[in-house]
Amino acid sequence: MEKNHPQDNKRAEPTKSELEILQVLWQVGPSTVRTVNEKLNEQREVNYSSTLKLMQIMLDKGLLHRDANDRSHVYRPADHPEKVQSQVVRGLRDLAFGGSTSSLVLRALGSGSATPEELEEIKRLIEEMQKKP
Amino acid sequence: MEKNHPQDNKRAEPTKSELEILQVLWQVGPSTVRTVNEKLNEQREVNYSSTLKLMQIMLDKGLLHRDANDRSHVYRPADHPEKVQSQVVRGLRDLAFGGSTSSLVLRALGSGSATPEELEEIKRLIEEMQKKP
DNA sequence: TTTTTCGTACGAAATATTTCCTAGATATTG
DNA sequence: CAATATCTAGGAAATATTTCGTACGAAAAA
Repeated sequence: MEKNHPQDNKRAEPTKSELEILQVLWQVGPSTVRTVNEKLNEQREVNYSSTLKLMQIMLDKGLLHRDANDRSHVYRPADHPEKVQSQVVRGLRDLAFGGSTSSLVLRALGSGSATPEELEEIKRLIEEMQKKP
Repeated sequence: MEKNHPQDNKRAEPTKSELEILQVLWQVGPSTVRTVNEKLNEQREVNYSSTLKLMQIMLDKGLLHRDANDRSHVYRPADHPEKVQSQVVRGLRDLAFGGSTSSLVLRALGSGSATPEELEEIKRLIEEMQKKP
């Protein structure tokens, strides 16, 4: 079997922990391990070296890039949220919804928690898509 | 830490392989291990005893129920797709979309592959939800 | 300068998940 | 009946993922 190389364009899906870290970086922008770890610790207890290790692995997989700062390293996501989120949502669609986008969406909306504004926004997008097919 | 007991009401999220099996059972209805395994093998190669083991584990976790047939066992999902799908979609929402249902939905729709009919159906649901909040 | 602090690297343990081998029971076929 | 096929059960190997301990270097503080 072929191993993925760091610069491979087709990247494997991020694991759960990796997605956690990506979310932090998307939200707060390029950060050091320390910053990311502190954010994670607002949610649950994680050891600094666990976060470090994970981010090194992600660097190796090509999920993150990094720049040398003064003493430490600054990491940033290799891809935009759009790309990764599309990837994982497709994964879930195929895995749990028989490939049907609409049943996934219906289920997501059915799970409540979408505000009126969000519903309006989604409706607008749908109408957009219906205009130009 | 507490271990989950078979009859626990709060079940852990199914793993990827477990979701594959649930999908088969939802689609074709209660089935034997053999039937499920044959379905899986339409997609990828899986050994019979791997499928058996997995379904036994799922039984133990309470994800499946089973009835003794003639010689073999007939397995069925413990929960309806609605429940499990809602659970996993919430999981992904929190894990990769910062808890935002709308960005998940927008991303799902943006990934194309929703037919005009599906779009119409989704729009109808949204209008339903908007009528009675 | 000595000590403390903060950072990286990396091995390896701990855990979770997936896969398959083998034994034994029971039915089915020749 | 003997050989073959079909099941279940369970152990255990293989893999994937997550977590952490420890070494070591460089900057900052005492």
